Amino acid sequence: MTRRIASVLLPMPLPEAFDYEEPEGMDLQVGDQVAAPLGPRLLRGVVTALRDGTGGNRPLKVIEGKLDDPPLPQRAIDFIQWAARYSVDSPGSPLAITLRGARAQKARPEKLVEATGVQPARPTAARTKVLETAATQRLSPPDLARAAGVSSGVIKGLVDEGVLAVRLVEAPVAFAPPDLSRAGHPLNPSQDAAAKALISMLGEGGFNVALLDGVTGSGKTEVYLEAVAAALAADPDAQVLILLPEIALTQAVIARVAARFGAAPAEWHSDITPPARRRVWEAVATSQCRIVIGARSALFLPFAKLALIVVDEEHDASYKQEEGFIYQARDLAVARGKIEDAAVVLASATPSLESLRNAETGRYRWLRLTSRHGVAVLPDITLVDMRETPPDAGRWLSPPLVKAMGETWARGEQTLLFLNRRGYAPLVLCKACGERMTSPDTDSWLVEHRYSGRLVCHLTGFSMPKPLACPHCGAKDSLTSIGPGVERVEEEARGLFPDARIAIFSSDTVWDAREAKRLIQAMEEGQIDILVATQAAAKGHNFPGLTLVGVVDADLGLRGGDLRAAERTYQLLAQATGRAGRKDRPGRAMLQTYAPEHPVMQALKAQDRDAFTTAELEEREIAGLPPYGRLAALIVSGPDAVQLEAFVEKMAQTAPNAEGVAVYGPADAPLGLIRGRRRKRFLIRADRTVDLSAYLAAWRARFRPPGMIRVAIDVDPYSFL
DNA sequence: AGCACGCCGACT
DNA sequence: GTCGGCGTGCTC
Repeated sequence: MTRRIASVLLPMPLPEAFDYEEPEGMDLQVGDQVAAPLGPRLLRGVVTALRDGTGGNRPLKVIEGKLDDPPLPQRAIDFIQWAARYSVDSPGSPLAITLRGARAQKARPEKLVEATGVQPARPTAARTKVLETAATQRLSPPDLARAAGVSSGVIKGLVDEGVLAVRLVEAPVAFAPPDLSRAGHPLNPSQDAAAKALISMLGEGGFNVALLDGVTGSGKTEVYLEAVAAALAADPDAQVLILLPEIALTQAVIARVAARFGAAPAEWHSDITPPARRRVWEAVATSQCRIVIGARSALFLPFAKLALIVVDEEHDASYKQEEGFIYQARDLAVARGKIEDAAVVLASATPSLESLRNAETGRYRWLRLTSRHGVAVLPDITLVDMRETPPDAGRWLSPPLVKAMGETWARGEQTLLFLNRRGYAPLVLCKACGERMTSPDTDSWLVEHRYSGRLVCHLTGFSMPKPLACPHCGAKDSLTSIGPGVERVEEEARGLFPDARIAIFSSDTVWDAREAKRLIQAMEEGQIDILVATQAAAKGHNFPGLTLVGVVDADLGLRGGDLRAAERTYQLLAQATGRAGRKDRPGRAMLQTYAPEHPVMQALKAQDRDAFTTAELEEREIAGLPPYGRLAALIVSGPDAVQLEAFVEKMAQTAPNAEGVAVYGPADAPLGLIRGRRRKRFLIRADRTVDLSAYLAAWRARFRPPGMIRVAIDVDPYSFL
């Protein structure tokens, strides 16, 4: 009698799938979820391969049981393995992300009341009302009592008499199907052409990528929703995934999808409840859900038949997952599209240079939306040279910007002051001894927050009350706030315009979706004159009365000098200035800068994205940087500086020599100390043709980090911290 | 990731 | 003399 060996992938950072013996008669299939013993524990795992044979030299453990959960589709397994190899991580890490939904607690069965047909012995008015209500709807006992306007005692009496019965009913898994007969939003000619191109791409079938490249306000969402409609109409089982960079945007897009298709889509992000998570997971795996809107982790859902992936705001840095399993969701979306044989649409007003390059070379179809929707025109952009017209000492708003704010307010229009810096001041120092307040175990500055009266480390979350005396030299009242944050700019604006209605929008003041919605609504309805905001408000919203955007420190992102500094600054500022004048009134944007000659500022002023892109791509090409070359970072950390230094030197010596690969470092990581751990960094640059993941895997195989030393591999790093 | 095994400080 | 601290290493 032949026995079979099952390879079971476990949701843990193990190097590979483990082999188990299949019990007799279990009849496993690839993708099945099983309970497998590992050491003393029993774990959920997924069968990735089956073959005939027995353990051989050492006997295999036997699979404990097959779980009564939907199996993972082969393509989901392929994707997990591809992603792990690409990110140079264990396949168990992406599997853990995939299985989060399967492991979540199911919704408890609901108690519903139904009539049994037995007539009540004494039909009182209350009892008749209950029976009438129960005949039309199936409700829980308390809901039925409420709906019929009777006390719970009436229901109980009828149940005891056998007139009503309470049944336990499983909550439904299926999502309401989209209504594909509905007409879409009317499109302008530019939108219509792009929508037709997407629909034709979908018509060809198979893997294709399009870059939907449209200025802010050009109506990209309506265009890709037509592609969603076409994909769903083409095949009754087809599923669509819409990825969004953050939860704040999901509610708005969910509402638009619900309006377009007459049914709410499934929602997926880190904040949904376990039963909702479980329901989406199961519905996606069993073809009971056709549209999913989610954050980056939705990419790991077990779609039964994925036909289209939309990545909205594809340039957004929050698509990069920086902790645990490190990945770039935009890139993985393209990979998943390839594995699923599905279409991919990347949408942005300010596409990433990677995507623009792929569009230029023809790997992606390039669909440009040039005109703004309706009558809105792009804002007039001016650069305020802070060297020529500086603010007063201790102030951050220059005279030209203040003047413009006054004019805007006088006209009853709105101003958005944009500063991508939370809190009151980014640095607190002692004017007696020069001591800078830093976070314990981390050498980053503590940021002063006046709302909470605390000093906060934005890296670790550490916070403390602002001390009255310098902790270093003991001088009293010597701690000075250096530089501006949104709170300080708000304070300055209040001083300048005491009668204006001023509000602040940052992740510290607006920390849940409801508060964000309230503030956005107040802004939309014109109840705010001046809104001071971090990047939380830079994207996605439409404020009809907003005609002036002031960028307090346009140079902010350019400092620190990492690879994508110019690109990110351009994207952020283009999004921020794009907020102005979206309705019928012309808007203007003013950028305060000490470097008006910088190519980023010049391109913004001229509203010439192509000029910026061309210049930036040229520089990247000369340096062999992405998108022309590939980058990876190795972050090595440990508590002991001497031991770390020695190990990092050893690592440098074991780096394999390979054609087209250069290893730089080890260098101190820019934040050399985080949570008491010293950090060193290698940067690896490779030609496009090099299999960088394979190179990194080969290198990693050559060393073993001793003791508390950890090595993190970041392929295609975004943060250079 | 757990969980057990294994060597050095404050307790009955 | 032990109980337990968490550093280290294994799990098919």
